[in-house]
Amino acid sequence: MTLKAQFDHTNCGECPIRHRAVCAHCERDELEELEGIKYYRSFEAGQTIIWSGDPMNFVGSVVSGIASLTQTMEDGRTQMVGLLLPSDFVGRPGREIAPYDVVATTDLVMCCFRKKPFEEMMVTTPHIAQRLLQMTLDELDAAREWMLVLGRKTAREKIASLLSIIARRDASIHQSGMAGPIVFDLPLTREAMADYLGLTLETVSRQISALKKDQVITLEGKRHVTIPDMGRLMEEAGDDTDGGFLV
Amino acid sequence: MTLKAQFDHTNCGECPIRHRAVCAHCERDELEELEGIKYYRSFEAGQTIIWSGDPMNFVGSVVSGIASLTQTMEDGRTQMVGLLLPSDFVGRPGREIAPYDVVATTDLVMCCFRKKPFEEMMVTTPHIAQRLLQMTLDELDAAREWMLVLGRKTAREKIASLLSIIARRDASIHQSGMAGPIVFDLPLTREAMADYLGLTLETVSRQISALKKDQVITLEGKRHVTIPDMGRLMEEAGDDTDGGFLV
DNA sequence: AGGGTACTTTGACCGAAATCAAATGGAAAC
DNA sequence: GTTTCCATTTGATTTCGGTCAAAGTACCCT
Repeated sequence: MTLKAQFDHTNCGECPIRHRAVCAHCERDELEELEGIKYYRSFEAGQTIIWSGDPMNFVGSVVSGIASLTQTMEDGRTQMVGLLLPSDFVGRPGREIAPYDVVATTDLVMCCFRKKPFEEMMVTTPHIAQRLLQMTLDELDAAREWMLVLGRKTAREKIASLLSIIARRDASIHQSGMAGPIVFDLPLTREAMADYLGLTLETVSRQISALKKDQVITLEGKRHVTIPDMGRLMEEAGDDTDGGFLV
Repeated sequence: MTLKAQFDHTNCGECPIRHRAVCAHCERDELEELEGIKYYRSFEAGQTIIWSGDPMNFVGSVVSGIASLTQTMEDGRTQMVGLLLPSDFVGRPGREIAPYDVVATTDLVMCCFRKKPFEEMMVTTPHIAQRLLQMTLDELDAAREWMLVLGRKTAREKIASLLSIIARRDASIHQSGMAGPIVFDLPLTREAMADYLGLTLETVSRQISALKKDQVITLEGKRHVTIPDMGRLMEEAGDDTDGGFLV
């Protein structure tokens, strides 16, 4: 996941690269240059943006909506390996071929740069590489945190971990602290949750029902979730209650 | 894992950062500067180099031996989240606290830089950041590949995947192609393999016995492995035979 | 050589999650 | 309004890997 790589977009537009270029160290020309080569693309829910093995000729970041990175085995088993939220970066400079599918989980808008000029920019503008390094290190931490979830947690803990990540992301946007109940809409189907957690969709459904029965969460409809006690949820996830979990 | 981030060390010493600084783009002063602040540390097998939560005041790379990155839950469940081989980088600029344990799996020598001067170098020497970005992106790919292993593969496939990674690393060092049998010593105990694969050590042992019985591998002693047919092993791992697997 | 220790193998049994199957619910389409 | 389609829930059964327990093996150390 990439959730730590988030920015305040309120005053600098929607692109994390540009944001940092404006606000931190860079001169105006660099901004202009990036401005000149950026463009927007929209995708519908379910649409595959990039197929594994295809050439990748752009990089970019999510403006709105959710995308997922997915790996698929020949026999159809699939594992989601990343969840891309607004401001998260997609693509990698110096790599021609996409190593996994990128799929729009919801309707999606991306801000893109053609790869070639972006790579040239990276050489001439050190801060872009440094910024990208920070973001990539955050993603690496998140991926490793998720390896613990996949490798060692029970189905119930996995569900609680996922809910806690989504809740936290929402909490950081909507509320200041994490006291009081947290309310959000699940942006994923049961199947997508299963693909993320390395479970079947039936197990996901059963564990959500169990958490509901045990009053760890409340559901209105299938997607609208209330977390009355975030600390309780994190206990269920097997995490330290004190916020050690990297989102 | 970090196996893709490997270098040819034959003519430039043992440190990947320095290697690139010398051979690719940089001036002599930069090399001198890095030379001046580097130092070596040795560790015995089993020794914990860095504890999760501790302050990290250095970065470095593995010179010889194997280290592992490990996460542990309060109840003792542990998951290895990375395997560090010679030339792999440890630590992250811009991060004070270690997010996981770093443990010497075998006797180990590391080449270290104090973090502060290294970070200063990163600002003044763009190529270091760019090099580090490439390495980190490779590690991220490897971590995501491993998420598929942890989330969706069977115990047998997991073992085959691990053997195939180790075999391939060794093959790349000892032989040019991957035709003919591959021979190597397992650098991990059954328990360490289990921690890497999200299994118990008993299951690891049983699956190794099964692969032996089915003649996918041959064992002499507990650790010395022969792979008569690498393609067969990769089929068992559930990977494309054509080398799609990121090491 | 003997004895200790740590690593590994093997067996018996159990349980959590997968699989197979059917029912329910909810929203869009007719 | 009701039909259709999908997402979801729930149930019955199976299976893979975990757990508990007991040997077996190799290496080290006097």
